[in-house]
This record gives sequence, C-alpha cells and structure tokens, in this order.
Amino acid sequence: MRKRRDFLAANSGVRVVTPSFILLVKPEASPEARAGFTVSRKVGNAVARNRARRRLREAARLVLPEIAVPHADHVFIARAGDAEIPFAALLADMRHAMDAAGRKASGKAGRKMASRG
RNA sequence: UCAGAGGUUCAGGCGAUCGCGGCGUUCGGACGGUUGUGCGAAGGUCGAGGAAAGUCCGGGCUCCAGGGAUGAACGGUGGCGGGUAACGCCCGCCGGCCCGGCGUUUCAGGCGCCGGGCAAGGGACAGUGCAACAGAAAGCAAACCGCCGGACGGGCUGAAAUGGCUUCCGGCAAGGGCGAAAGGGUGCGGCAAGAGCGCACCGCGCCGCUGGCAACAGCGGCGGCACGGCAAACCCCACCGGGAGCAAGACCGAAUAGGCGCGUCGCGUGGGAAACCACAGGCUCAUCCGGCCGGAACGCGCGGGUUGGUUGCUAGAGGUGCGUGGCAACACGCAUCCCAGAUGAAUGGUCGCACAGGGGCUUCGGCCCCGGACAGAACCCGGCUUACAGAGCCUCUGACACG
RNA sequence: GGGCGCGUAGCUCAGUGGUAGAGCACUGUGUUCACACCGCAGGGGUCGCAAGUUCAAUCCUUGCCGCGCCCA
Repeated sequence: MRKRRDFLAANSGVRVVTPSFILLVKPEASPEARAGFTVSRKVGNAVARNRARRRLREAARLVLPEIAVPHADHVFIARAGDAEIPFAALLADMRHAMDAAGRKASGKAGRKMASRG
C-alpha cells in the first residue's frame, strides 16, 4: 500500500491487538490482498523504526501468502520493542492475528447480511 | 612492563541461504510499421555514516527582486599574518593566564630561561551607566582605630615630674580593620611621624631610535604615579551580510466542475448602425413596492489547474597513491579509481565458524545463558558542535626491571 | 527545509545581575460536638543540564536536553 488515503480507510476495518503490533484489516478494498506498515515515533529513533518496519515486512512476507484475507488491505501498526523481540514471537503473533482477523471479518459480513434481512 | 597526556586510524570479521532497491546484459510474451515503451524472469554488479544527527556557520545550484554607489535600520564577526571558493573553520606567530623544572634570591614573592597546557583576545581620556552586604570612605578622593606634634588652656589621676588618661587644635596615610576591589610593588634613605618626599630595580604612561609585512619586541630618554574594574551593560570603531529555499525550479496532465473564444441552432415589441434603453415575460409562494434575470443547447478550440507522474538526481571545491614547494594549514603536478539514489522511502530474516564483552554454575578440565558502541542517506559540498563499545598505531612524560 | 517561543515549590505563574516570591495545595494549631469557612504559625526549590563572563548568574553568553507552536 502506498497511498495515505488507503491507510486512513483501513481505520474503518476490523482491529486485532497483539503484544508486538496492531492489525487493521479492510476487506474488499482492492483486487489483490495488500499490506502496509505504520511506525510512529513512539517506537523509537530512526534506527529502531526502520528495524521494526523491516522485521514486520519480513514476517508478513513469510506469513501472508498462505493466510491473508483475500482482496483485503492489511495495515500493521508497530509497537515499542519491535526491533528487539525474538523473530519467532513476531511470526506467532502474526499467525494468531491473521486467524482472528479472518474470523472477525467473516462475522462482520454475516451480521451485515443478517441486519439486511 | 605499567600509569598518564596528546594525536591518529578503524567502526565487529568470514561464510551459507531466503528476500529488497538501482543500473547494464540476455530471454519471454503484449502493444506498435519502426525507433521504442512499460511488465515478468534469469544471471551480473553496486547498495548508509564518522558522525548520515543537531541545524550553529560558510558556499555551490535554482527561483524572485534589483540601474550603480553610498547611507539608515537589523543581524553577525573582532590580536596579527597566512590557508581556503568562502567561513564564526584551519595553520603559524604575538601578547596574556595556569602548571612543571632549572637559575637568581636568607625564605616567600618577584625576575630570567626551558618545556607543556588554556582561552570569544578591538575600544573604559567619545559618551551614558553599574558595584548588593560590609565599611569612615566605592571613583573623588577621604580618615574609623591609629602614628606624630602642640595646648597660655580645661577635667581626672598622681607626693611630684618634662608622667599617664581624657578633651581640643594641627600634621600623616606607614600599620590595623571592612570589602571582590581602598588611588603602584620591593628595598634603602629621609622625617616629629610619614608619604614618589628622594634614590635603585620592577610596573605604568609619553617621546624617540632599532628590528619585524604586522600584532609586537628590544634599547634610550623623560614623567614621579595619575589615567582602577565591568563593554558575554548600553554603546563607539572596523569589517561582513539582497530574499527565499530541491516541498527551489522545469515539464506532462485523467475524470468531474468551472473560465475564455469560435461555429451551428435559437431569439416578444419599439427606438438605435451598434452598445444600450424602455416595455412585455420570468424568478423572489401570491399581490404592491424594490431587486435580479431577460437565451439555452450542441460541437470545436484555448488557457489555468487538483490527485498523480516525469525531471532536477547524483562525477564531485571527489577518493587513493607518488612526487615537488611550504615550519604548518595547504597548494601544484602525474598516475589511477567510480563509490547509494530511495520517494508509505531499498540494507531485513534464519543459520554456522572463530574473536572481544557481561552474567551464572564449577569436580577448575570446562559448561550454559545474554550479547555486539553511538546511530539510518533524502539536492550536493567545506566546517563546527553533540553522541559513542572496543581495538590498533605514533609522539611525549613519569615509575620499575634488565643490559 | 526555514522560523519563533517556553522550562522557577506538588499545580498555575511572578521575579531579570546582589542570600528566590505570590495564589492554590500540604503540615501543625486555634475555633466547632464534628467538618467546612476563617485566624495564626510552619515545611517544601540541583531556578532543565554543562561550560564561560563577572567580585557575584534564576537573570548575561555559548553548547546540549525536553516540550510547544507557525510557514513552505
């Protein structure tokens, strides 16, 4: 994801909080599943922010192709400490978050259908 | 060998593998008449720093303004000379201060020589101003305790004295005291006591000569000591500065809306060549008054311009080596090398080996865990400042050991 | 990229070269059966940090640290 507009739009999607990051998923946002990363100054100095973003991106590269929500935008918001925590923990958090986001997204769609009916 | 000071270099190393960004090469298929364009793949190659940081200075580059010069205002700089594109940076020197050693001296201090270190170092006779508390007195000289002399006098004490105390008058600024600072310092002479009152040396000021590009230094003469401190108080003097910044600037430009022009179509009445005016007509719920409108549609073209894209965009006051000149900063010459160009922003994940470091256990063989300093390019360059684990090298000083 | 401002007691702020203050808050005490109000007394400060100028620095100068704001 490369447009500020898309990142702001993801705020209206489902939200999953883990110790290492916050995941926003906006379903039906684009033809293909996409990912973006937000790292604020609360994470640390420039080196810590770069490192946090790169590690999140690497983890997403390994995990998302298998279990991403189709046609959805995935925004990962880094939290303090992401530059130091073990990479395995990052992977575990991401798998867990993708699983929860998938269930929440389908549940939201289901409620929409129910209220419509 | 150890300790200290100063300077300088490096910035964890080697390898495997999966990924990322730039640039060539080859291949693939799509569009196209072609040059070619963008997409994908393979393989090649390059891919953060000494501070990339803070943004404290100086430039290049770009745009804007401006006829030149000078001045005003504002801001900055401040010994002298050199280096540099330039600087508030760097180098050298001068004067100052501090530390160490040696010499002189009875000691201290001072002075001389040698070595090392430190600093934002113009002007206090251009003017205005500031100095709490203490102190008699804080900038102009003055006199609290004091020192010295005098008193026909007065008082007290004493047997008395030319004695002592007190009081009064006068001289002095050595000693004490206050203070951050009290109007040259040391010594000798001198004097009632004292004092640059006189003398010697030192300091200070003025003049002259000599040396030096200069800051300044040395020597000689005169003065007889006043002209104290603060300008990182206002200020004065000299010198410097046009403004903005790559989000500068240039180019392309979808959809929608709006602007301008042209054409086609359309266009109640009267006046007028036209502009326009008046009246119909319409809108403002209706009426009166007032106000506004008094053509819409279609097509073509032009210019502006938002999201966005392209460019500026990385070969440069460039790095390395050698030589020459210079005390040095640095300059010149030759050879050689190409060393990031991202734009929601490329350097990451995993693993192995050896090397520093920290912690724990220990049967002293070793084992386990943690873990690589500060920190991430955003137009480029020269400095300054700040952060920083550890390692190497050079110079100097001191101690110990050996020869 | 460029510019401006602020850090003083627990909080909000004065002070601008000479031993640092106000209001609220806090503590003790008086008043009240008790509390509030009120009266009296009191404690509390690396003046963000460091270096410098000065006899003397919260104040002047420089460099850092933190926070806030404005413009492109």
